[in-house]
This record gives sequence, C-alpha cells and structure tokens, in this order.
Amino acid sequence: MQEHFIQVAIPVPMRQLFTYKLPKNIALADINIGQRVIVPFSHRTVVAIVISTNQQLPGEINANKIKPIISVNHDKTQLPSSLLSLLSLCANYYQHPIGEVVQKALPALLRKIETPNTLPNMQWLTTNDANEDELAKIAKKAPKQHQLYQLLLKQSGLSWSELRTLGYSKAQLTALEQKHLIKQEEVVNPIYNWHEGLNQADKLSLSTEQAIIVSAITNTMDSFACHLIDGVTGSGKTEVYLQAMEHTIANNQQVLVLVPEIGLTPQTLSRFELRFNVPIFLHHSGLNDTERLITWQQAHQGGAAIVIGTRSAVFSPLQRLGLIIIDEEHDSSFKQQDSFRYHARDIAILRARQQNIPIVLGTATPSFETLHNALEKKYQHHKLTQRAGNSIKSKIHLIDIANQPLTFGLAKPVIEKINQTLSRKEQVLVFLNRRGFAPAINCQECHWLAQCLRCNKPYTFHKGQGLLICHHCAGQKRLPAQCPDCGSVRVSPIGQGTEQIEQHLQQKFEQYSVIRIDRDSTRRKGELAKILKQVMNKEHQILVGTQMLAKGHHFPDVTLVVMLDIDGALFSYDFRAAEHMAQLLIQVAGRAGRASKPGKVLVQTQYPQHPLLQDLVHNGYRHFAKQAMLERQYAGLPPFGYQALIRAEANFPSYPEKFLRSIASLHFAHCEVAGPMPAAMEKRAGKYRFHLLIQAKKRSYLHKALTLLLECADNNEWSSKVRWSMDIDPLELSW
DNA sequence: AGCACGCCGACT
DNA sequence: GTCGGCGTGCTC
Repeated sequence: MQEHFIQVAIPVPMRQLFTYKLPKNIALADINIGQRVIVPFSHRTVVAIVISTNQQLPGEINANKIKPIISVNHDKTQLPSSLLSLLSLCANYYQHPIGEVVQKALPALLRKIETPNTLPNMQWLTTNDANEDELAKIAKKAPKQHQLYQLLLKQSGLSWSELRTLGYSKAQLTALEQKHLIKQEEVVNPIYNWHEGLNQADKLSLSTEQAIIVSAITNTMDSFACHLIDGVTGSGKTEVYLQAMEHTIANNQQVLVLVPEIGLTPQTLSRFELRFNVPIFLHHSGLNDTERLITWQQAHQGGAAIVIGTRSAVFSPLQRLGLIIIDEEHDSSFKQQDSFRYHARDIAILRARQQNIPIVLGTATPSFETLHNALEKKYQHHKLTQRAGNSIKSKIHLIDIANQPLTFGLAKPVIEKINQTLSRKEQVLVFLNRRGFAPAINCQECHWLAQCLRCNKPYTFHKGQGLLICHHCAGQKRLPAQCPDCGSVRVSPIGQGTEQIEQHLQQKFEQYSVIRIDRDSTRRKGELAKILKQVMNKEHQILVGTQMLAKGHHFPDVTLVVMLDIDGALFSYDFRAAEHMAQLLIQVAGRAGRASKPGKVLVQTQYPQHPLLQDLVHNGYRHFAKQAMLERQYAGLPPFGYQALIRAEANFPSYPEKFLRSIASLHFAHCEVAGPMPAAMEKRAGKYRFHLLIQAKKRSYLHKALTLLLECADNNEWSSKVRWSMDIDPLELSW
C-alpha cells in the first residue's frame, strides 16, 4: 500500500516544515491544506497546521524518523488558502520561522489541543420535545429557566454571547439542554443582506475633493490599488472611509479596518456602528480568549461585515474580504517590536495585492516609505486640503533657547505665554518628546556638536562606558571633558533638564492644577477616562504628557501647546527620529484649539535655524518630508535602500560581538554592513546586546544576503551561545 | 520554544 | 546519599 506524507507547520522557532505520514485510519481525502492536525513532536503533542498534502518523502530525511499524525480536526476552523499563502509570503519576507508566523493567524483557543467546547458560531434553539407538564414545573421551580425557554421559543437562534449579555447563565442553558428542551446548533449559511443595514440618513454630503477620492476607490473595487489619503486633521478622511466601505458592504463583502493601538476607543466603534447597522467585530489586546475566538470565527464564517482591529487583525481570516482601510498609516504601533517583527501596513498591502482588492491608507503625516511610493506613482495620492467647518490651523512657533536662561526648563517667553493662556481661563499642554536612550552630545554654551569626522554624523553617547560611538562606522571616542571649540566643561547629552518638569510647573504656577498623563499615571483601568473627564471639566489647567496625548483625544480648551525636548530628534543616530518628531508635532498641533479659539504651538530648541525645523514650521509637513527625504536618498537610507538589523544577546559580554563579527565577515554581494556595535541600550535584563546592520540598494540583494546568513549562522561556533534575531525593515534601532 | 538528559553543589 | 541548579541538544 502506498504511504501518504504531508507537511505541517509547528509552533517552534525553526525555519522549516515537518513531514508526517497518515495512519491507516485517515485517508488522504480527509486532509486539507490549512486544517489543524494533532501530531507527536519530540517529547510532546502539539497542534500543527497542514501546509501541503500528498508529498513525496523528502530525500534528505530518514524514513524511519517519520511519525504518523494523531488526528485531524474537521471543525470548520481550517485556515483559508488565501490566508495561508499570505502567511508563507510573510515567513519568506521576514525570514521568520513559518510555524510562528502561522500562529499569528490562530486565536489562542485554537492553538490548544482540546477543541473549545463552545464554538462561537453555535446558536441555541428550542426543540420540539416540550411537554406542558414539564414546562409548568419549570415555570414554578426555575422561573429564570422558564423565561429563557420562552425567549428562545420566540427568538430562536441566539448565541451564548447574546444570552450572556441578556443575563442568562451557562448553568441555565445546561439545565434546559439536559431536559431536551433546547439544543445547540451550528449557524449555517449566514445571510448576507447587509445592504439593508446601510443607513443613508446619516451620510454626510461630500466636498468635491472627498467625492473624487470616493469614486477613485470605488471604481476599482475588483482590482488591487493602493490609495493614500493625505489629509490634515479634520479634513474628513473618516467620511471618505465610510462611503468607500458602504460600497463594499452593499456588495456583501467584508471590510478590514486597522487602527493604531491606542486608536481603538469606544468612539471609534460608535462612529461605525451609528452609520452601519451591520455586524461589527473588534480585534484588540483587551479581548479575552473567548472574545478573540468569536471575532475570528465571525470573520471566517462571514458573520462579520466589518472587523476593526489593531496590528494583528491583519491576519484575520476574512473569507470575503473586499476592502482594507489603514487609519493613521504612519503610526509605529503597526510594527511589532518583538519576536515576529512584521509591519501590519506592509502585510495589509501584500494581502490586498494578493486578493485583488483596494486598500486605503489615511494620515495627515505619511511615513516616508508611503510618501515615496505615492510620489513614485505606485500608490494613488489623494490630497484633502480643506478642513471641515471653519477650523483654523494651529500655528507653530520656534522659541530659541540657545541664548537665554531657562527657569525650570522653560524659556521666559514661554512662561509669559503660559501665564497669559491660564489667565484667559484656557488650558496648557506641555508635551515631552522623550525618545531614544542614547543621545547625541553637545556643548551647552556654544552648541558645538560631537560628530564623527569620517561620517559627518553625530556621535551617540553610551553612558555605560562613557564612550561616543558612531552608529555609521562603529568608530569610538572618549567623551571630551571640554568643548573643543570654546573650552566649556558643559558638554552633555542633548535635551536634558526636563526630568522634574511636573513638580517645577506646579511650583511655578501654584494657583493652578497640574496633571501628568502618561503610561505610568494611567496604568489603572479607567484612570485615563477619569483624567480626561476632569480635563474636559477644567479641573486641571496644565497637562503634562507624552506620546499618548498626541492621538485620539481632542482638547478644545487647550489653546497652547509647549514642546520641550525636540533637539535630540534632530541629531539622533536613529535616522527616523526627525520624521517621527515632525509627525508628532503636526498631530499635537491638530489636537489643540477649535474654530473660535485657535491653538498655538511653541517649540523650544537650541537650534531654531536648523533647516528641517525651519522647513516644517514654514512650509508644512509635506515640504519638510521631501527635503528630509533628499538626505535619505543621498545616504541610501530607507525608503531609498533596504535594511535588516541582526540583534544578538548573551549573558557573557563578548559572545554577541564575536558572533556578529563572524557574520559580518561573510561576503554579502552589493550590501553594506555596519557593525557589530553595542546596542544603544546595551545591557538589558542582565544581557549584553550587539547589533549588525545590513543595507542594500535593492531588496533582492538584501534577501540574498539574509539567505546566506541563515545558511552560515548554524555552523557558526558562537551561534549556540547567543540568542539572535533578524529584523527586516527595522524601525527601532536602539534595542 | 519546550523538554529530557546530564553533570555539579548543599541539603534532610 | 539525592534534590535541583541550568548548560546542551533535539525535535519530522
């Protein structure tokens, strides 16, 4: 008899598939790609996903090593083949173990061996076995059960989650089920008549600009096109999304909406719910395992018309996907910063291309990668220039702090403006732009900057050894005791002196209330909402905040925004620091003020003449971006070049460097290699960390280099002594 | 990643 | 004597 072999993906960090054979009781016809199978693996039993069937036995593996699979799941949880091919593409693009990539597309409950007993596409119905006597008995003894039975009699087909919201318990259901009065059945063929749920009444009339964009998107619903909607805050991007979505939903296809991590607020959901009376499911980190399974199942079975989610929702198993929307496309929370370091925006574009559907990227401050693609005409570039209503753009002013003393980290004109604003009974937002652990060094007196003479780039200060390291050539130098230009001893990291700003502000403005809003102060659940409410009620006059405040919340009575430490971003080893700073500045400016009370943004800097700052303030984000991109082009940096960052860490200090040094000695054709050099956050959790950056002009060169790297890494004598990982298109260079 | 095996130090 | 520390090696 002929033996059949299949290949499966197993959740282990190994870049390979595993081959199994089918036992006699499982026919080849029983096995499909994307199904979950239970297999013996090493000393345990695991859930694996079938990647290919009917394979020949691969020559390189020993036939007697091959084990038979244990069982196959036939519970309608099989991954759609379109999603499977997307996952293989991702594994290849990010050079990440396929088993771990596939895990991303499965909710936790489906990664377990035991199948969850309540599959979410189940509904409760009454049976025809009711007998009057028994019902009367229940009505007397268990009124709640009787009530439940009556409800199901009237409104057959309610799911457990619906019944739970109505206040019924599992125990009541089980009791009725044991009496054969009710039964659980799978929901079959969900009905797609979503067009009836489209509420035409709330539709806003579109401006000419908006209408052109909507028709550009809806004209190409059955082919791939990437649309960038480049529009300032308040220019009506959301209305464009909604009207494009309407076409997809009317066509009974599903829409995937990706939002940044902190963008998924109850307001986001209600905006969609008010407009569309269709099933909407959320996918975000706040859900428990059952809720995640429900969203997954509804996406899979077609019960969900819209799935709104954060990063990992890009792997949602939508079988009738018709449109993808990415809001705040530039937001860095779309990139996963550990283990499988994928970028949800990039994967979404791959997915749209693969499924021949349109994708819409919206932002007021496009990432340079996206802007470059738009300028190259790979994306359709739509601009929204008119702001809805009469709202006026906030003005940004640079405050030169090079030649004036600071009190409590604030310049005199800034303090005056704060006083004026407060006395008008308006609010002030003091924004801290703390980023980067390894700053550049300058002279506090003459503003000389410590630069690597070979690369003409600022040195990065590594506090641990007191060394200046150039992150381009890995050159090192001791921190000078004096400024070589003016002899001052005030040579120190850029952007210090705002550590205690909150207390200082409270001292200085003691008759007002100062509130700090950051990750730490809002850790407790509901705390942020509480503070925001207090701010709206004007219980606090001065808000001190970080990144968190840039997005999602609008403060109509904040008419003055002060940004304190942006200089670090101008001279960071992280070439994206200026881009991120500009995006933040524009976002913050968009949050402040309203039509009747325009906001003002003050930016303190030691370098007011810096060309990029000047450009941003006078010519706006788009012009700034084009200028800043010229520097990137000159240096071959992204988006004009492609990077991969190899990270290595170990308990013993010299291992990571030795490992990366031997990797760096490989011949990578057409690639530039920088390092190894210590990570900006060199020691973390007792481990020593080093980086190696590989850069190429073409993605294919980089890909070849990484393939070679993987072949050689296993034979490397240090590879077993370090933990190492690869980051394709890295965003975070400090750790 | 898990998990077993194995080889050294401090315990009733 | 042996309990458990974590280094090393293997997984179709």
